[in-house]
Amino acid sequence: MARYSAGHKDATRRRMVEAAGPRCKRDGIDGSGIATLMSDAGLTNGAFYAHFASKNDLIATVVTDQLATQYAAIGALPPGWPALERFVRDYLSPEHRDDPASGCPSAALLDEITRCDNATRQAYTNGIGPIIDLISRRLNQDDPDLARDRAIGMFTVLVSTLQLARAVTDRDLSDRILAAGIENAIALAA
Amino acid sequence: MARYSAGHKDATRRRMVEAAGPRCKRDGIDGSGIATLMSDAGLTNGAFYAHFASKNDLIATVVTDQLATQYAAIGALPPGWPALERFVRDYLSPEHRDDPASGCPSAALLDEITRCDNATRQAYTNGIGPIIDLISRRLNQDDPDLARDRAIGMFTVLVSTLQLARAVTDRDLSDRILAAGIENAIALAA
DNA sequence: TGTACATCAGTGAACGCGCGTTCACTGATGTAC
DNA sequence: TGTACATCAGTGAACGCGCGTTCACTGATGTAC
Repeated sequence: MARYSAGHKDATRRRMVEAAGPRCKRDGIDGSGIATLMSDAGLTNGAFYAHFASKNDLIATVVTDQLATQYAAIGALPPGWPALERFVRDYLSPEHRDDPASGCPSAALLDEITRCDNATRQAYTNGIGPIIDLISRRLNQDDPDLARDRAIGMFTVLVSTLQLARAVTDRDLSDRILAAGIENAIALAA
Repeated sequence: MARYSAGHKDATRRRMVEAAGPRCKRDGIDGSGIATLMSDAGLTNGAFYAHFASKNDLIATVVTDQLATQYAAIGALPPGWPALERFVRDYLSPEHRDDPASGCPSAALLDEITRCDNATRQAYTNGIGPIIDLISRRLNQDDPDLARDRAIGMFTVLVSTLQLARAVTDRDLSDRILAAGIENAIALAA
């Protein structure tokens, strides 16, 4: 037994991943440097490579972790449509729009992920499928293919509506975009 | 009169903007350096600041230009629903997915724009409104507010479906996402 | 029990590199006289 | 008409800086004997 307890290194690694999620969602992947990410986890830059092979390696892990967290949150919703509708309204709330750091990883990072290496895109692929399935199963559709299409539709409306609401400088316009997104997500679910 | 003809500098500036659009859409804004952007325009890095006050200044101009181009393309569609449906199918085609450089600026850059300075976000705001209006007017809706909501819905489905199709590593899944996006965009238009 | 050693997560300085930006200079032209 | 000068878009080297990554070292601990 060394100086550190059995789970110490694992705990540090998890701390790095959990600190990196919000930072990347706030500042972007390119905008989040190793020194900052380590400082967020209460460490210095030199310790990074004891935990991850590269920045890309961390990013892939962060994407996996972020999507797993979102999967768990959606999975924990009470059954039935009202809970899903509430989820839609929370997702497209001004609070979520104004706080990307603790929000949806897809809304914050999807087109940056598009330009990431294969491991990160694979992590995204592996994480997003179950989320789509989860939404799909909540829609009262007899046809499972249609349910899946509609689940993808709801998800894409949510993600891009939030991106759009974040991009525009006009607060009133942004609010109207959020309201439209709620109507559209509900329309697709019906 | 100096060495250069009257429109020479304007032409160079336009060349910079038109070369920067595809580069940024391919490599991201952060991923496109001044030296590369100038080389794309057939110039060297030193000439940059004779044309723009900063990289941010160029980016804001590029966003304006890209959205104006998209506005013109949608505006040039023949009237009626069939042309809009064709637009949706082209937008969510494998060709568009596989060629971000010459594609939709929102799909390529929307969440990076979210983290840009105010001038760029203002440029985006100014450019996207007329595009939404254009789509809105093409929808056969009596209620203009509903038409606008649905136009936003179509736009967000298009953008995020393309982002999602680009992010996943599984080609078959990507194709299914595109197909679902077409169904969803049409469903929202109806 | 006391001491020398092995372990290893974490430190902090340094590496080469590309970034956005600056600036002294070039060179082809039109203008002045 | 010929020559010296002003103009100015563009060149290319250099600036300080932060990036991802490397590495010799630290220091607190458990182990060996």
